[in-house]
Amino acid sequence: MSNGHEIAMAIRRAYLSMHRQADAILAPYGVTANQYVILALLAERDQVPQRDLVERAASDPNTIRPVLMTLERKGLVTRKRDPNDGRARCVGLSKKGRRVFEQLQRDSQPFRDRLMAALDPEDAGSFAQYLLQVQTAITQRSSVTTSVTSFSGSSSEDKQ
Amino acid sequence: MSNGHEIAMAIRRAYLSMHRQADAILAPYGVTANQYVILALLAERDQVPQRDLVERAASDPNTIRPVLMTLERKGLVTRKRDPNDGRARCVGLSKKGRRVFEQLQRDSQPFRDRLMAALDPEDAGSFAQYLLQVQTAITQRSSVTTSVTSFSGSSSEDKQ
DNA sequence: TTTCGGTATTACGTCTACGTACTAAATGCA
DNA sequence: TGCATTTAGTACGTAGACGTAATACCGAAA
Repeated sequence: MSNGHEIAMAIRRAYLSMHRQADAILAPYGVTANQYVILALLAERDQVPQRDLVERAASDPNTIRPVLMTLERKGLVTRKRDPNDGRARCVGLSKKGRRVFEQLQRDSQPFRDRLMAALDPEDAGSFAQYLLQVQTAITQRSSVTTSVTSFSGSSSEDKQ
Repeated sequence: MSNGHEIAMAIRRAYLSMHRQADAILAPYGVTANQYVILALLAERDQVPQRDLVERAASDPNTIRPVLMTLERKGLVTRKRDPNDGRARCVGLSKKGRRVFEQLQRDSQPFRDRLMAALDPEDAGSFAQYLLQVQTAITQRSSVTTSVTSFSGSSSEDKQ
């Protein structure tokens, strides 16, 4: 009984629960889960444009920017201008940023261990693969533009 | 190479992509993905307290409330007081709400079909099962309360 | 080189997501 | 019965997520 709706709801519940828990674990350090994600991406590869982080996080420029600005204000991240491209930023981890991230990573390891404990080790790979396939399949551009009526209005008809 | 971090990131990317796409598909109807989720839960079982929706969505009372108020303003949802419990609300779908949900459900079916097409049908069940196990494992209450120093401040040390 | 489409970022507004704190009602139990 | 504890919902504040639109800049074609 796993139709599309059930799968979607399961992804949603898993993500929300995970995100909430991660936020709680990181809160004592004054860092949010989203900020941690950005730090992790930068620790993996930095001196990149914001666009690169947007892609790697499957996120959005408008979401990434304020997070980066917060991290910059905390002194964890640098956002230099790219000398080779006047439009772009060159985002990097500061020394402090790297040090902080490494501690966060250490201290949050039990969290990831708990996550992994929920999975059969030999299935973790295909589980991740499925998640990627879902992401890819869903991200397809649908060009169907049927005209519909919006329900946004607070019409008074049909009270019950 | 699927460690805890990779799994977490994969869940995150899948969810964000899915949510964004769902929002785009529902936007012409003036309904958000979150609102759709609530409508779907109510279509499945309504005349329930808000708490019930919070649990079924693995969400939070503070998140559910404004969504319900928006849906109520649109005339899709009713929030009567529970006569048997002065604290509780009794949330239900209005006739219009049910009708609207049924149309949204129909028109968004291609979206869920695309999602399912990414999965081997015989693995969909275990995929959903894994998502649930992740959610359950992660939701455990951790009682470790180590004292840590917050990095929140914008200290000027360690500039790079 | 000039123009023009594509690109990186930013500005702004709306809708979550959720912690903390508070109220009031319900409930357990002495 | 009387009060402490739990529970449903709410108020408020911060941080995200993302659409739309604007700006500056890049690169390629004419």
